[in-house]
Amino acid sequence: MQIEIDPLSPVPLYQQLRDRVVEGIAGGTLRPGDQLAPVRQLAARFGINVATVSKGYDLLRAEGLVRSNRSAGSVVARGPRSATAEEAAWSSADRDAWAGRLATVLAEGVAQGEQDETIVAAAKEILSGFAAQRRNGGER
Amino acid sequence: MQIEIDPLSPVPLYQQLRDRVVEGIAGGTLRPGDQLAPVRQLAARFGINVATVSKGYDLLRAEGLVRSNRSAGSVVARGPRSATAEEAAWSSADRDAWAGRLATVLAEGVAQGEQDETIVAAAKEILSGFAAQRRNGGER
Amino acid sequence: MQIEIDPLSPVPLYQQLRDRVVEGIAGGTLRPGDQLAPVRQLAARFGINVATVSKGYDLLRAEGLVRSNRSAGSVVARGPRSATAEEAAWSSADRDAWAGRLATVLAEGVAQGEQDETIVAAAKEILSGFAAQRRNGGER
Amino acid sequence: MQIEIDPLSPVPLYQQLRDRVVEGIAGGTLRPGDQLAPVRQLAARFGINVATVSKGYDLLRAEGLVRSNRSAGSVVARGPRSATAEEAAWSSADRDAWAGRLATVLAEGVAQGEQDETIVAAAKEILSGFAAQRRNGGER
DNA sequence: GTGGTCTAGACCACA
DNA sequence: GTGGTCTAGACCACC
Repeated sequence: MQIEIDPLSPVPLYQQLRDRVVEGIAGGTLRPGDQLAPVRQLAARFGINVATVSKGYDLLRAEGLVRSNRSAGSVVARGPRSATAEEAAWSSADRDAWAGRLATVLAEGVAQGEQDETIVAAAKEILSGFAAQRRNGGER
Repeated sequence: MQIEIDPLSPVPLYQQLRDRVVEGIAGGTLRPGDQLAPVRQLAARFGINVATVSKGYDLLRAEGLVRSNRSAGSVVARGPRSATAEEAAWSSADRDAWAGRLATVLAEGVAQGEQDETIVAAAKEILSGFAAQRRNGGER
Repeated sequence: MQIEIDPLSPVPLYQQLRDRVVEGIAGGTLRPGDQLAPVRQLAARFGINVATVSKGYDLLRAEGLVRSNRSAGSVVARGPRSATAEEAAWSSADRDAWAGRLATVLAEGVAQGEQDETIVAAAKEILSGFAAQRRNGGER
Repeated sequence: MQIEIDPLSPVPLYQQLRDRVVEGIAGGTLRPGDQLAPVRQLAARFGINVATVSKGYDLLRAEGLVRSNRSAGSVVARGPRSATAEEAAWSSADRDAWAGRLATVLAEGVAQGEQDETIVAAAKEILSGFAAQRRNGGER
């Protein structure tokens, strides 16, 4: 998968990395079982420090999206459909926090004068973009 | 309007302040032309520094949501429907950046296993919450 | 509070720090609202790196036991009795993981020939030790 | 006995193996005198390296739970009740270390808001689970 | 070769 | 002055 990070962004590098991986999982570029690039390799590619990449992976691990194995590298642990009833993917607190973040982003659109329908349409478009990617085997 | 900020949140105070004002505008608690509380008063109410409040207002000004006059203090410049006529609300770059933030939040939900329909429903619920507030005259 | 860490232990330093703080919270030495020592100060006291202390605080933050504030330091967020029904302190997955760790430790005692009653007694003693500390105002 | 190990767990494989054997002894699946599976066989079954299995057995030997004879392979040396008569089961240092680990786990429960009674109940339930297994001849 | 841990710095953001 | 971010290294544990 081809991901980019922006060293000039105010968003921390490890956070950007985490965001890109999350998007990759949502879009099916990264599927459960897929290997993530080794921390060193990723660090070299982006010209950033290993520890920074590692911290990004830490986040993903904490979210349950990735699992790491000292010898076999890191693999994607979860995907768009792997959440079942038995293994509650999200704690309710985490889901609430997510809903709060969503509300803040949506409020921004509303405040800027976007119509509700336009916003919903934008969200649907993004989601169907992810879905289309998944159907195409994760190709961009 | 009654807003709350959490000094222990990882989100910077000025950012929280900005977020709450944005939500106030989206929900109609704050309408175009309304005065924002003077920085000193707000700083006193929250027990935080004037500079922090000021920085939050700066953000809102940069986003075009608030306008400051020497004499009249800060007033809300834009509202849920004012974009259509008054002025070009967003630069396309700003809109794109917003869409990117939205995509990141949505991707998180997808990656955690939420169904697309569930996510759209959550978004609609949030938006209709704002709309209901506006109809009620911004009362919570 | 007086805590010690052992640089020769196989347990990572940041993990030891986290364990000691958890025990401090259980024993009431650290109560909700109490300030934790600044990372730099703790690092200097133990002769370890700031990043290491920081990682320990990261863990505690992830567990919801501590909250940090850039300017005002880190404070204890939760205590032996602050878990109420509304704010589900633990996700069920976290609780299950904890029960698993408990089972492993108990199995060890059983395998080494300790009687069940002896083990339960040991556990009760530890717990009442914590409770006694809390009653004594967290004094050791 | 049927044991499972998870290659993606943060817990080292040899440690998992050791934990499972300890639990097997506690639950009576493995009784004093029983043979442990040969390292090669176990390694093949799990698809892991012989050295890894060997390291797990080393731990058990160091804890006095397993004894290795040149000819007879590794046999379980101790069981839930063999401590009383046969030999001094634990050095007091080992027992203290174990109590420390137990205290850390219990502290975590307390800090997360579990009631002492709930914790004791959980421990009793785990212990009686082991006892029940032993009565059933170690069958799961 | 993989990730995990740790050091000794530095600079920045926040309040 | 607080924590957050990041670097450039090093060594270790695991497999």
